[in-house]
Amino acid sequence: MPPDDPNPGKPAVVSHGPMADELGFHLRCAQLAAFKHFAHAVGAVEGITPGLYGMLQAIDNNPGLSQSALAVAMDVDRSSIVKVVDRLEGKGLIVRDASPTDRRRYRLHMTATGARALRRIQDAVIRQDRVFSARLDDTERATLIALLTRLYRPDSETPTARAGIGAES
Amino acid sequence: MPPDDPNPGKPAVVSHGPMADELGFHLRCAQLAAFKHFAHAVGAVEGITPGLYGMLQAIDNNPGLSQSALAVAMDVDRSSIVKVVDRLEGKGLIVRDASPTDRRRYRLHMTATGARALRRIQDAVIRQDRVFSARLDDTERATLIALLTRLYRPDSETPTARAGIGAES
DNA sequence: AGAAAAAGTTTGTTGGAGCAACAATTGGAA
DNA sequence: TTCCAATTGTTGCTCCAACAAACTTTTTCT
Repeated sequence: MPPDDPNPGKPAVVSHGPMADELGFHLRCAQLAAFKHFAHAVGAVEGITPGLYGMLQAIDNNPGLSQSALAVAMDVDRSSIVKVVDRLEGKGLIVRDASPTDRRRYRLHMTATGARALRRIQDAVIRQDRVFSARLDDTERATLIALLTRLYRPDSETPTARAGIGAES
Repeated sequence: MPPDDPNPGKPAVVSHGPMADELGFHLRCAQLAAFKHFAHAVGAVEGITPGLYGMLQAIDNNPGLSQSALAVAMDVDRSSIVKVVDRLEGKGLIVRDASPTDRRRYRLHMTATGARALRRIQDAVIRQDRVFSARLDDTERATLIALLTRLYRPDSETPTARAGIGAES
């Protein structure tokens, strides 16, 4: 116990003051908790991160995607994609398929084992997601998703479809 | 335009498939957007990150905090705190005050300029936070904060007070 | 044909976050 | 008291993610 603690009975913990009214603060805390939960429940088993999982989903739902398009979709630099694709390809989850019409381009595809792994991981993620949000009933959960979506997606056309990255190319 | 694109008219963008129903995904997207918004609106001006801002608030709201307590509160390693405190002290925002009763410990305090800077930054953050959540009315905003809070804080005693880090020391 | 742009890659840098080890100091147990 | 364990701050190291710049090859535009 700290000798300088003026109130030994109180929690002696950081009060976050005016940040309690800032949405960004709670967003940060919740996302941090979600990340930890993910890492513990899925990452420890499958050796994957939310980012990698998102990339796998992007490739699976958009076969033949180019690395640049994936970079735009994931909102990271092209050069950052290389290592990721290397890793996923090294694990045998995806393949770099040479485009027959554009010899610069690779078409990213899932392998059979990759598709199987993704299905397995996805089940784990969905299960983990439900555990993480267990304190919310279905209505609250849907409300939360809707509100979050309106935060980061200016146009809320289809509630459950594409995301807010435009790579019409 | 990619020669392999089967539908040149459509957005040709990543559909995120089943992730649309995962709360963690939307949490991640929203937090990423909030971080970027923060960096653009506040970080570019004050040269600060949400994490640094949180530390400043923690020190300001808990004067005399030790570095270890700050580390626990911020949920990072003690060694990571050193560089941060170095930076904040180098900027003249805080000071390492030697504890008179425990010669190992430093008591972190805001300087006058630090307190002034924090007030200025806080105003910018609050303004930025309102802009970021402009698509939500007050009720929706409060609902969102309440739902987020229940995600990462198991015990929801006071709705607007301390946060979920326990450092009873 | 020649310039401009795009796709993928390499290299280097930055920054954050963690772990292990350390000196100084404090607290408790024998 | 003496000695051992725990705590505090610190340094050094590693790892990893992300960006920027430069470069090669290829395609597209003029």
